[in-house]
Amino acid sequence: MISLRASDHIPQLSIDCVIFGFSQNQLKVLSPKLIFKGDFWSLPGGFVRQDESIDQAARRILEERTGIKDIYLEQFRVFGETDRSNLSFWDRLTELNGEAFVAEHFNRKELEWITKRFVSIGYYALVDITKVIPVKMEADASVEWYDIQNLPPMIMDHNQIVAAALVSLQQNLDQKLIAFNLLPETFTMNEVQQIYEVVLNKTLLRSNFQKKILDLNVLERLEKKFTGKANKAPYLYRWAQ
Amino acid sequence: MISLRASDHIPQLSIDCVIFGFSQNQLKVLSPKLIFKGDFWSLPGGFVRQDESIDQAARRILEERTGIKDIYLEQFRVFGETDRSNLSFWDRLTELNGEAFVAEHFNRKELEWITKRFVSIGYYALVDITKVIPVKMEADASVEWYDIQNLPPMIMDHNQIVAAALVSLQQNLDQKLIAFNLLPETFTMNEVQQIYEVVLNKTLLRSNFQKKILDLNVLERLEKKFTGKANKAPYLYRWAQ
DNA sequence: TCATTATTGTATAAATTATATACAATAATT
DNA sequence: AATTATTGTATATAATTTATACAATAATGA
Repeated sequence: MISLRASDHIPQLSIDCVIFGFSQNQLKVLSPKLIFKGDFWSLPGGFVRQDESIDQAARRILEERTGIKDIYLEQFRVFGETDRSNLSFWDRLTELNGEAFVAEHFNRKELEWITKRFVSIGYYALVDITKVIPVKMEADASVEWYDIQNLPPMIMDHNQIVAAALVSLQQNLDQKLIAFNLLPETFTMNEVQQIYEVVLNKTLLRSNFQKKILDLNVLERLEKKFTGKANKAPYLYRWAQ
Repeated sequence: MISLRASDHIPQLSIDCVIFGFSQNQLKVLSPKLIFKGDFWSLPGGFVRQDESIDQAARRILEERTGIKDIYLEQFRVFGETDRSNLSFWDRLTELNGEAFVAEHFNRKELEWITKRFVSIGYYALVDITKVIPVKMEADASVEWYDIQNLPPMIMDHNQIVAAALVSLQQNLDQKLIAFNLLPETFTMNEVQQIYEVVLNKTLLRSNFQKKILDLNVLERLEKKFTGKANKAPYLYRWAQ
């Protein structure tokens, strides 16, 4: 029997998290896939307990999924269309896996609770991908990073939620100086620029970018990074607030 | 008996609307006051019916309060702290008006529904204040415009919600070109500048402001406005999209 | 050892945008 | 017809953004 954790939660209200990571010059999104037949990908999500705030709920969900406690988190939009229920998802799941299978694995009352219309609060998180060890939940076959340009088809409106999160990230990137949350403790200027370029989807002039970031006075310059390459080694930097 | 319209709505989810208007060189916010003893001001709000989207719910609430159908609307934040309930408001109301009075005017089941913890979606609206005829609901003693700098103390966290709405408005004003929603069909450049100044809380140079707005190419210049004053008459403009 | 190469850090020039100042045009009023 | 307050626009100055240039560096290999 798989628990959906329905009791003692606010009904018809959910949280969906777009967890952004950065590696190999690509923006990545974490997405679990269910064990059942049918290739069901989704966003990490959950419900709000009566005794926790919505921000706490988002942090709990993120910690469950990534093992990281202090995560950069931003609430970016609520999704509240009338047809936002996962009823059609459950129908498809039942169709592919059999009614007996579903009846065997899920509590009927919880199924009723979870197939109602849900209003979902969208959060996005920025994580240092090297620190994340993706955690599979009870019903997950896998939890993997996908290029944002190459996401699998997800259930409900989850692909649209990712698109909206990206727009919000683009708007906040410069103003809130949050790019550094996607990087390890120390990093090179080139890595920062790569994030800006992949998030904003445009190339930037290296010389001007470096000047702009340094002029912000938010980074501390450390020792040079050994690259082994036949050229000048770049400095390492650290967020200095 | 006063209806709280609880049934057939999503439980523990509410909508609060910050309705902005502009007059006498001041940014105004619409706030109803309850008929009961105790000076209870609040934001116009309501609940989400099972058969309407959250945006539709916000529009319904706005139309109920202002009589206007096509309103500029922006969802800006969700308020979801654990202690967000109006239990203390009801306690105070009962204290001041008597238990018998409350028992007489409110259905016990509805009271139970409405005093739970609520997660509230904050919307702000921009209206042409001259078009609004504020509508009193069943339990309202008044519905009036208050200077945003001089708001009455409101129930729960409603004053904070207004503050958050203003921050969001400030961020969006230039980017989304929404100031014109606060003005009548036709307006002078000076009126636009007054809105910018009062929203951004800083003075702007008239000459540069006029150039900037005209260079956007979003306004149509109409005839001159008769002012009767002993100086050059300003042009009237209209949003030209 | 010392050109060669790719990349980094920074300086400077050019273009664009923002801010400040100036001034003629206008619609009453005296 | 001179005066006044305000409007519309032009121009000068300052600041910022964008483009280009170049020396410094860390290997590589003749």
